[in-house]
Amino acid sequence: MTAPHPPFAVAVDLAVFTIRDGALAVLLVERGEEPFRGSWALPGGFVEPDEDAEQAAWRELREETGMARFPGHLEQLRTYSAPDRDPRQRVVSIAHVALAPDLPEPQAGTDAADARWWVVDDLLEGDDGPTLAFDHRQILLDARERVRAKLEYTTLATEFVAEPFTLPELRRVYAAVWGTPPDLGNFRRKVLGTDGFVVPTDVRGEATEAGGRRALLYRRGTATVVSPPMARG
Amino acid sequence: MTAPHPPFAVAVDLAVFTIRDGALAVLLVERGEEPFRGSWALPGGFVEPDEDAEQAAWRELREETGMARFPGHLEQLRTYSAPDRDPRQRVVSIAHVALAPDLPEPQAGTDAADARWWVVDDLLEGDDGPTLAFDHRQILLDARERVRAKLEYTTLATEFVAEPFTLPELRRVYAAVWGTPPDLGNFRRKVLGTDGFVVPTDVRGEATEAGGRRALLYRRGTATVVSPPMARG
DNA sequence: GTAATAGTGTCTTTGAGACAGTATTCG
DNA sequence: CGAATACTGTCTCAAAGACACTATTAC
Repeated sequence: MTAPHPPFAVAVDLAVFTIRDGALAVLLVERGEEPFRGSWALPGGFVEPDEDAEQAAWRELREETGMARFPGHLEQLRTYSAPDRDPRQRVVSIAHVALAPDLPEPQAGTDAADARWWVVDDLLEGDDGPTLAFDHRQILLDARERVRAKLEYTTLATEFVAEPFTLPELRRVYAAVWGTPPDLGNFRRKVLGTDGFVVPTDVRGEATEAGGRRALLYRRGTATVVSPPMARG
Repeated sequence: MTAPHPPFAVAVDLAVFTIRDGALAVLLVERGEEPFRGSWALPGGFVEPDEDAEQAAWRELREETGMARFPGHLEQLRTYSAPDRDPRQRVVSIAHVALAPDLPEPQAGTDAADARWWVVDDLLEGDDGPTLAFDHRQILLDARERVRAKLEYTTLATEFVAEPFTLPELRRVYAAVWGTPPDLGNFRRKVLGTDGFVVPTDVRGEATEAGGRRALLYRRGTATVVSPPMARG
């Protein structure tokens, strides 16, 4: 505690998830500067002197998504601190996870050459996706696992849909995140049987082009935990 | 990313838990320096230039417990970054949780006036305990909740006992952490029914002074998750 | 009508909750 | 032997898994 301590830079990085076309997608920016110029990376930036990490993350989130009021959920993931994770200097990054309903196409920020949504499985499973900058592949892996796990025992899935929403929409969130849809009947039993998970309206949704029964619309309830958890396929 | 970024100090803090006399206990040090001289605090220190946070935490752990080979478990908890959490300068702390079987009385380190184990509930529930330095009360609250939660769905309880151990010993871990013992029969059914939670030896433990049947000894298994989770009372 | 989607009901199985009963070891 | 502790068995109930069935809408 007494020794001189070397200067560190402290950054936040963000894994911002949404559901697009039935798949879990994440926001990446193409770096316009060295190092890793031209590579894709998680959005992020340095923490300012008068803000904490969460404030910095919210600020970056608004800047990167171009939304004055980001409509979703944000939480800290973990901190990455390998000495060589940034070739310029010592940077520790406090990574965060954010969830949002389908957002408009992002605008490239000041430091970014481009910004777009990527299907997470394309980045992490196949060899199709680009190599991510820094240790962002690892952060993304950890972030995806956090989201998968939290869908089991929290009501966080509702943060992926805009209100009001239907139960089939909500079920498609689980299908996208887990890779396989939960059983229809059991899913409804669990969601409707968990007090405060969703609250029904008396309105039905729009008809789809293919026809079929119109689903009832719901809003988010006040519950945050699901106990016992919903089982992952 | 381009702007100059102010210097931060990066520290690690540790909530080191053990079970002593049937209660969850945590290691605190009495600060020998300003700020908070004379207050009790979680052990910790600054991250060195060539190590990551986990290495720094292991190093501090060995220094603070005086053990060359710390026998327990260590994991990152979360990072605390309020701008005013340290009155001297901007310090972000990457907090960690460590679990260990009953350890010898600690030695006060170089920066500490004293070091000892405290019963966690005395610190957090009553008004008896001392006020902790910095935001360490909040860190301790978060750390306890992490441990409580992880006993439900992992085999982490075995890190609180030295091998070989008996099932009644292991059950007392749950009793201490949760405040109430799980039902005897159901606890055994769950532990023995979870493949790889514990592996039996063919040896029985010592007799207690009061007499009674001698319990079979077990070792840790390779399993890490308990599914479905063990329910908290 | 058919196709498509939303929603309900029910049988089976798993496993937790509660708690009574048996076994072993001490004095 | 009685007290204390370790261990086993069993009945009940809650809830997940699987899957068949009914309802509503577009064409």
